[in-house]
Amino acid sequence: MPEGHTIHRLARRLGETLGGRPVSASSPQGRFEGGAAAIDGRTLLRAEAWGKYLFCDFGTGMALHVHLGLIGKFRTAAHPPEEPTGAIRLRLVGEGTTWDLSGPTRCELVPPDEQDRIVSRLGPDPLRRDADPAAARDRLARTERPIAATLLDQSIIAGIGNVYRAELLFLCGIHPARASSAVSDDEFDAIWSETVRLMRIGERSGRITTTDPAEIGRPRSRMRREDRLYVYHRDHCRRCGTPLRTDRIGGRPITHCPSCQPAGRRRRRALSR
DNA sequence: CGATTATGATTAA
DNA sequence: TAATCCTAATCGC
Repeated sequence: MPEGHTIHRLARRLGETLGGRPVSASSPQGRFEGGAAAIDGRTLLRAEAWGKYLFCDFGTGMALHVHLGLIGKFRTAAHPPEEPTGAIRLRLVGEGTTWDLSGPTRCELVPPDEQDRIVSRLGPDPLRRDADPAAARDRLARTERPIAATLLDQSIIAGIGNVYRAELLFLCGIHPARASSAVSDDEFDAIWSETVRLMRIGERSGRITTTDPAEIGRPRSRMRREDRLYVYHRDHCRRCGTPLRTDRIGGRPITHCPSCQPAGRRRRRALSR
């Protein structure tokens, strides 16, 4: 689940369900007992996402920092709470909602300067209102690394993950191995605006949907799972039927359509007389 | 029931 | 690039 939209949605829902009233915190699994004790009985003042990083302010001077990594989950559980079945690192119990955190790659209390340090290493976050893509555009222009690798680099753009990068490059018709410097400004602007549009849809719905409802023939809310994506985990192109190809770029697999995303610069439109 | 897989990122080599 | 961490659902036998 966890690309940037998941973390922003989580921050919003934590605030909605826990904010304003004291929260009970515990670590049923036992690996965050000290941290949970420091939060226990405090009130959540603010939950905020920066890319895939979550920070919760309980007014203790130390922020709760959570990073879900690949397999982490932070989800609501039965309320009133029941004995956990699995490994729950942190349980937060509010008046009407219980949240269970499992499998995070980070769950820790950090001082303000450490939070600043983490945030300062991130590029603009397409889900933040104040995000300025100019710095990301400039950095792309100065590197020969494949565009598929730079899109996963959180210090360039914060929040894109392996599903969105594959879908974005498909939608923009860009081959994943193209040098970042060979992505035109217009193409970058298209990538950025599509990222904002799609991640907002993901934040609201809680799942990644990149396909066009008109193309699928039913509203986004009623699409079947297999109709929600263009290329990720698929083997034939939804648009042209060409067999998709999967390569390893930036250390992770990415799938593209050789026909809709030709290598090299985008083909010029054929000249007509 | 063991193996595999997963929308991530850091550290070591 | 590879190894490592974290957990649970799913798949094959």
